[in-house]
Amino acid sequence: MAQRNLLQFIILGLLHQTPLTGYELTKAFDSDIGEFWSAQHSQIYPQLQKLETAGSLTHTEEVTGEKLARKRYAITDTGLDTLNNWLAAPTPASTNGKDEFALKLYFIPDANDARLRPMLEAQQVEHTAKRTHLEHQLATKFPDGAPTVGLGHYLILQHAVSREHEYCDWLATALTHCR
Amino acid sequence: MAQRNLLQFIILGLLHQTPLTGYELTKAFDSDIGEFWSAQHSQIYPQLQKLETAGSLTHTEEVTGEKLARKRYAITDTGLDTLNNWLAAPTPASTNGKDEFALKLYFIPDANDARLRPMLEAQQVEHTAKRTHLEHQLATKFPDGAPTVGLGHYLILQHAVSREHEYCDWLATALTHCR
DNA sequence: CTCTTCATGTAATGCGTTACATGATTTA
DNA sequence: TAAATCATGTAACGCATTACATGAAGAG
Repeated sequence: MAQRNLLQFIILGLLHQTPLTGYELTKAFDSDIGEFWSAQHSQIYPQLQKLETAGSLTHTEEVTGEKLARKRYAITDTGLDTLNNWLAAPTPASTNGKDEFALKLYFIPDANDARLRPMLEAQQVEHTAKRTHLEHQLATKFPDGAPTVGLGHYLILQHAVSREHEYCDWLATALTHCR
Repeated sequence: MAQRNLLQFIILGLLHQTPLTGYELTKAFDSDIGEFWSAQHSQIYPQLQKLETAGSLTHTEEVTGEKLARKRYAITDTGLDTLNNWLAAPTPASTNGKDEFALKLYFIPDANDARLRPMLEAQQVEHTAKRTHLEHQLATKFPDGAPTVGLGHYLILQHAVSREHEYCDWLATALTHCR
């Protein structure tokens, strides 16, 4: 299978909600969807140009103050087709799940190795912090539980929470196996 | 932070257990650690050469039959140092967690969208199958529960199982929110 | 007036996948 | 004798990160 270039679909998906500038798109990867994808501006700006060349986007110039111009991109009908085709296509099982810490554990074969416990405890601190942070986000963004519009946002956050929950539980189990 | 090249450490870790050929290393990524990392032979063979040039590995030639020669690689003291330094270093929080399906859900904002249910059900089939497969692996490879030697192998499998468990639960929750 | 944020690009480099390429050995 | 597996490499290409580069606008 060829490389997928999923970034283009994410950009189209975000622009389908509302037109955005490259700068705003970049920020989007630091908030909501940052839990399940990341991208830098150096990747986003060229991709925007490619999508516009392909006819999936158009942009309008906005001037702030005296000189500063920014480009606000909007999705076209062609772009919407591309987006919908991706959404309708079967999702291949992710080949990913790369986890550096899990690997490290694998390479310390002896349960009595003195390095194990401090490693696990350090991870526990990090993942517990991340988990509480995500739980707080979920509670403040969705105080009334699952919404009808914006369900995906809710589900993605809930998924992130329970992913961290699982990781913490796993670390706790692992700790019971080493001295 | 520079690129990490984790593959080198995985190779060193595997060779620390026992000397292996490039072919055998490649297969290792399809079994145990395949749950948390993947690599093709086109990446492994060059990396073996680099590691040998760096003095982390040595190889001996073995001849099978008449002509077929294979290279069996073993870790050196230098290589062992590299491995231990990696194991001792703090593990940076994974920036990953790329999940195409979670993204798709995010981009279907309406909980009543007719596409939601079949998408979720398709994923449920896949992840349930994967989960039962992993549970079976865990049960057959470790019928007596957690071992003292080879704990990492046990933990990595258990982690994979509970990861799939979480994913299935999440999908089930998501299904309760759409008609 | 300085620092932070807004705003947009390009260049260099590395990681990872797919495809290309070859040949030996074993098994059915 | 044909197919599957063993066995080792290189080449092309795309994705992603880091660094380089520039400048305007707002806040303190």
